[in-house]
Amino acid sequence: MHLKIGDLANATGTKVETVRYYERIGLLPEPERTSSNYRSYSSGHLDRLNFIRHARGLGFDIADIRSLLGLADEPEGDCTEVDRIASGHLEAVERKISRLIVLRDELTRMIGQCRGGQVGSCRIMNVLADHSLCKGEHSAS
Amino acid sequence: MHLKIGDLANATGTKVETVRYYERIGLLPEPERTSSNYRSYSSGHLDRLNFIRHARGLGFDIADIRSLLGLADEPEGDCTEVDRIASGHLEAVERKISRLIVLRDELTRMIGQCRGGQVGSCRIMNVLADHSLCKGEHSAS
DNA sequence: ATGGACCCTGTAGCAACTACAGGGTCAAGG
DNA sequence: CCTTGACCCTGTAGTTGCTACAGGGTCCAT
Repeated sequence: MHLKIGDLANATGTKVETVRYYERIGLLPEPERTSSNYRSYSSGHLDRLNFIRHARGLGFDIADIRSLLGLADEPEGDCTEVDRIASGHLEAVERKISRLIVLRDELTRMIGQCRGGQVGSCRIMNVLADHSLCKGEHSAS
Repeated sequence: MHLKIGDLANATGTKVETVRYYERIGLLPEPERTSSNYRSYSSGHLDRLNFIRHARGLGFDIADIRSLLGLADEPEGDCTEVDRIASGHLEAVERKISRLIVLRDELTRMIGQCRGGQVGSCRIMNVLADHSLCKGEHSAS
C-alpha cells in the first residue's frame, strides 16, 4: 500500500489540494516521503481520509471531525460523546432547514405577487424596499 | 437628514463595520463627509441600506443584490429580470432544503442506530468509517 | 482638561477549501 | 538521449460576507 497523493485523492473523491490542506491543518497525519519528496500514503491514511470525507459529506465541520477522529482512536471509550456531537449537528441541520423553509415561503409569496410590468410597481421590489409589506403587516391607512 | 454611520447602522440593524464594508465593495454609495471627515448619510442611503438588509435577510447574495439595486434605479424598466433573479434564488433555496433533508434523514437514522457502549462498536462511527453501511448498501458477502 | 463615546483607516481573521505560480520528478515514445 | 506530458512539491492568494482589532482623531459633557 503506497499511494501517491493523486491516488489517494482519486480513491476518496478528494482534490489533491484538499488532501494537502487537511494535512496542513493537522486533520490527516503527515505521511512518509519517498526519496524524491513525494508523499507516500498507507491504508491507514486512506481509512482516515474516507472517514473525513464521509463526515464532511454529512455536513460535520472540521472541529467536530477532529473530535470524532480523536474518539475513533480510542475504540474502548464510551460513545456518549460521539452521540452528543452527532445529535448537536443534527439539531443544527434542523435549525437550518427551518430557517430555509421560512425563507422559501417568503420568497414564494413575494414572487407569486409579481404581475410583471414596470420595476417601479413590482411587488418583489416593493417588498425588498419596505420589509413591512412582507408578512401581512400593513402600515396604518 | 444627516446621519452619522452609527445612526445609520442603528436604524437598519447593521454593524458599523458592515456599513463600511458595503461602501468598500461599492454596494452603498460613498456619502458626503463632514469637515472632520465623518460620513454623513442621507435618507437615500437609509433606503438603500434597508433594501440591502432585507434582501440579505432573504438570503440573496451580494451579486444578486447588486443587480437588483441596478434594476431599482430604473423604475420604468421591465421587471422580468427581477423575477428571474428572485426565482433563481428561490430554486437555490429549494435545492439547499432538499439536500439538508437528505442529510437530516441520514443523521437521524445513524443516530437512531446507536445503542451506546464502546466507540469501537458504535454505529455512528461505523457509518462514518464505511459509508457503504449508510443507505442499506451491503458489500458482497 | 479629561473621560467616554463616537468616528477614521487599514489590515487580518473566520470556514473550508480552491487556484495558481514557479519550480522538480518520472516514465514512455521518437 | 531528449522531449513531452502527467504527475509531484512549496507557498501564497483568492473566495463569501462579514467581524475584529490596532492605532489613531473628534466631540461633548463634566
